[in-house]
Amino acid sequence: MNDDVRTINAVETAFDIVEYLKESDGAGVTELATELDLAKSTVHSHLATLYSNGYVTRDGDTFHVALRFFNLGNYAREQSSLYQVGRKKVDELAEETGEKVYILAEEHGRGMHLYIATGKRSVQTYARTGQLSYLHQLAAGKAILAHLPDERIDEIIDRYGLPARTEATITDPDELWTELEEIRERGFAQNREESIPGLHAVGVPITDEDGVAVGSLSLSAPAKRLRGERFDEEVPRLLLGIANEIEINMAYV
Amino acid sequence: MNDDVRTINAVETAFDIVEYLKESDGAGVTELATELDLAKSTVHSHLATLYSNGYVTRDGDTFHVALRFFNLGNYAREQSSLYQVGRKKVDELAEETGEKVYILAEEHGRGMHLYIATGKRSVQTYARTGQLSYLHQLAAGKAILAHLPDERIDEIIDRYGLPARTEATITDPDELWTELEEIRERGFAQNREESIPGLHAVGVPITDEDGVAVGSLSLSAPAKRLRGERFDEEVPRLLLGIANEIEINMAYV
DNA sequence: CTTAGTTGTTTTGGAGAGCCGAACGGCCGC
DNA sequence: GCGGCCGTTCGGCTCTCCAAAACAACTAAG
Repeated sequence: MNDDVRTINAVETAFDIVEYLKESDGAGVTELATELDLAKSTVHSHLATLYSNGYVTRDGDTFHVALRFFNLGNYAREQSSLYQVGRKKVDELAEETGEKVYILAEEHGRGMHLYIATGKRSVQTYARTGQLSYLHQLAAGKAILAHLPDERIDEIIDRYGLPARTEATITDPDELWTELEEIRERGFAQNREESIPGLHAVGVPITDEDGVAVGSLSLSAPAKRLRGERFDEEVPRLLLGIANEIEINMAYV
Repeated sequence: MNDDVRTINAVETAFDIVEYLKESDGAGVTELATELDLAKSTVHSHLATLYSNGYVTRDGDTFHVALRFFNLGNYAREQSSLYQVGRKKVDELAEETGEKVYILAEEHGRGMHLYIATGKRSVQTYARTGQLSYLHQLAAGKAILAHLPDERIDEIIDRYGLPARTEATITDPDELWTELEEIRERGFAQNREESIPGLHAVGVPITDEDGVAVGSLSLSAPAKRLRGERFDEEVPRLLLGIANEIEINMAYV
């Protein structure tokens, strides 16, 4: 599929509207028209279409993303073998370590938090199920990036750039490449306050039969609890073992 | 918003494609074109649009619903105050009774399983989070129907009909109306194997300040365990109490 | 190696539809 | 009652989405 095939404008507009409704927690016709630079009547027909098909709801003059999307979204998650297989393992791991453990799936060059298990000691982070993140900002994301073909890595950097989230976030492509090299060599990725101040994390890739990453497994904890040998050896070894189990199980789904 | 306003064809086609991909667990261009009665080139451009925006993925020649929808869908769920407030209560109730307890939300005349908590003794039903069901087939659904304005009930029956799921499903409008009258009087609904053979359920409405249902709370169990006084009084009283707590909490969100 | 039958992809042109702009009607608050 | 919001409606120009057919790539059969 070529990149410059003709796409359908009306469909993109419709999704732009839905995404804007999500970002703004609901909006009206006029706001949408000015923000998305469309005629009010255009927005109106789009909303009428989305409404009559059940994809948006309205509350007075503001429109919202409808639960109908949850129907589609939950289906997509349950279809994924990564979720089917990984969920149980992640629960066990969170129970065992007491920390926050999660699965990230790669899709279109970004990372989606497929499932999050919180252990007894885990801190309140703002990671949420269903969240879409940039890969370079996360241990789990870097673990994925390192196990993608080189040309895809370039593509992803080109497409999304390397936006910062904390002062420690890697924003330089060359720096990222050397980091990815290291990750390939030792087999796991680390995150040192690159996405949340005070938080460390370890991420390991989950790959298909060709060694290409389809997702990753990750554990995060306060920097003071995840350091030294536990950070560099213990937790990585634990995660690598589980990731391997997941890979094996996925092959037989 | 009038029913005969102009809707945008291309947008409806795009969603038809996505819904078909869901129903069929993935499909190719030709299959979509024949099933949806469209030209192959039309399907192709739609898929190209959806793909380049990240709403479908492809695996060889078959296209699938992408996780991107999970991002939107999970957002929609977490926005809902019914979910925010009800989740904890439902967990507690499932723990306490050992049975399966769930929250149903009403949207566009159908019921969406917002959250399901399974107790220790609960049976494996095929109810899943995110599932879209007909209201008349469920205790939770009938509880909602009974607490909607009469004209909306007529609308819903007109729009979706009363499809059967078991031999006990109510398929006659008059019968449904008398049942709804009873539910209004006693305040709760019962399901006697109307959706799954061998399964009983109790459902109570969750209403807004005007007494109109926005969702419902429900408990299901094997018919042999949910009968007699427990079915007719104990469980209904328990659910009504919790539903009331949820309503009060929702008013302050 | 050829052939027949799959796929998905690309290309055309024209009809039809989406988009815009402007006018409308309802609602609230100054 | 009047201005300034809101969403809704309508007519029409223009752009674009749709359809049909030819194309390319791949598989299976002989």
